[in-house]
Amino acid sequence: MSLRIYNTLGGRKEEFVPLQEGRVGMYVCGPTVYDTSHIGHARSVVVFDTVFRWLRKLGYDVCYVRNFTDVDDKIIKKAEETGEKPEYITEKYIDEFHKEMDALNVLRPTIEPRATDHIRHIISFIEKLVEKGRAYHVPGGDVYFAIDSFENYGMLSGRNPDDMKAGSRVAVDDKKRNPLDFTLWKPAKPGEPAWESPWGPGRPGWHIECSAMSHEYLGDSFDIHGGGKDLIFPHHENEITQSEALFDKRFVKYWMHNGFVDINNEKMSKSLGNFTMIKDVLDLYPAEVIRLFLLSKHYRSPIDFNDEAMREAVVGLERVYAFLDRAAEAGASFEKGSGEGELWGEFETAMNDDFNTAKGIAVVFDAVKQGNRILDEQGGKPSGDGIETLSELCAQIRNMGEVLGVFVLEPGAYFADKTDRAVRSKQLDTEEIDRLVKERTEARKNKDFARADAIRDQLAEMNIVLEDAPDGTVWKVE
RNA sequence: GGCGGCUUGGCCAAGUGGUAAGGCGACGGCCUGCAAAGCCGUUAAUCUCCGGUUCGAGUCCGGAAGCCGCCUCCA
Repeated sequence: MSLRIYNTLGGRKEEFVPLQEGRVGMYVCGPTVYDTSHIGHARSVVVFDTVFRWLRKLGYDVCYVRNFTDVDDKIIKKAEETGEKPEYITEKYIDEFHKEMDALNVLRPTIEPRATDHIRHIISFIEKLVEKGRAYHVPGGDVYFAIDSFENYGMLSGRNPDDMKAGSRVAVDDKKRNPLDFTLWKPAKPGEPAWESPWGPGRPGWHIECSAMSHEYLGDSFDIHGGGKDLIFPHHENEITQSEALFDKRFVKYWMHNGFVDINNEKMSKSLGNFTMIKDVLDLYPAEVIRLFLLSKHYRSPIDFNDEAMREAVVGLERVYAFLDRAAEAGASFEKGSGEGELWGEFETAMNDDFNTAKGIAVVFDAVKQGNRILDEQGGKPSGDGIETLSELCAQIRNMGEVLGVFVLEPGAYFADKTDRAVRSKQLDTEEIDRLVKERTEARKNKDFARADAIRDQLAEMNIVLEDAPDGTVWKVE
């Protein structure tokens, strides 16, 4: 079964046929680097990382471009507020973004271009638009794109320019021929970052960088363009307009847009003060929990970030690791399996249906259940056939995990990391805990259960939970 | 005002026209000195409502209600 993708342009699922056989060009809008990234950025990045991983799994040679917008009014404003240079600010947040995305097990794109490294290309793009009569320079002011020169303006967002004027939420600007004309080049005020151009010193508008950079790396036409739903209008609409106006060719074949992350059923907004930053979430939860959460719902739907949903992600991830651990104890190994059994087939079907990760995750749980059943039936000591089946299940889980970017740790390492994290955040005295556990073990040996239970209660007050395994007692932090 | 989306068991969440995946929870069991953890099993859905098309609709069409998003920077 072949891959089908929901295309925002047209509003339905379509079979994926790349422009060039075996190769995929994909461009995703990256962050404007003026502030710390929030969980919504993480969703977009993780979703398209998963798309990237799946396309590669299907055997495509993928050129994945994700930009950094490093010239922008918000950056300039931040520079004025902090007294720091814009370049310092952008470097700082690019660095932070990389650290957080690496932590989330996100693969680096093939190319990560920055707008400021492509000013020459942007200027030449604008010059050609002016030459073609698609853009105009207002003396002493901006260069605007003339949307009336482009017949299909509104094709992506389904908007009619006339209706929008009636809506009157568009800024009035006498210099514009049409209120919806958008800025390609903006003159710099003294002290602002500026580059020389035919229209005087200035900087590019927001939309043009993506048209110019995608053209530089992916050509006149490419396969997939992605971003958050909010970018459909005006950003992506304007990108299409500029690029198609210049090249007279279809700009992008498949447009993909991810839904938003809500916080406790409310939109993230400055006024509500509920911006949830990736670094804060990473302090609270392991990276794989965050990924599993972000992929637990279809990428186009809104997803709600809340304690209960995160708790479920924790429980789910640990269920998988607990099984992998149990299977390994019994002698199974994912290296002995092909990873391509029946369940993998179901997973493929799910992923091929517009990257249905929610369904894909359900397949993982099916594999876990099947494996646990074998272990139970065979008393934890499976036969040769049993081990073979278990190894095959583990290999398939591993395979699915490689696509989702989860279950890639050694189970022991996962649980050890969890304990470390808790010990650090609660500043526990591990020596004291170990001493009490040892004392309790002695008491149990002597059948002094009253004493043993007293110690357990004492530890419970410190949020330490004991688990008596056949080969000794382990403690965990609640 | 314009455009778009959503409404599936207590909760979260898949669902290609043929009579509803998965997870959480709850309950029961295995294990345990008792627990915890883990595992297994059981559980539960007039698929928001009203019409229509169809042999057959959660799935298609029309309408209603509620919720949400975009149209201004925004993943």
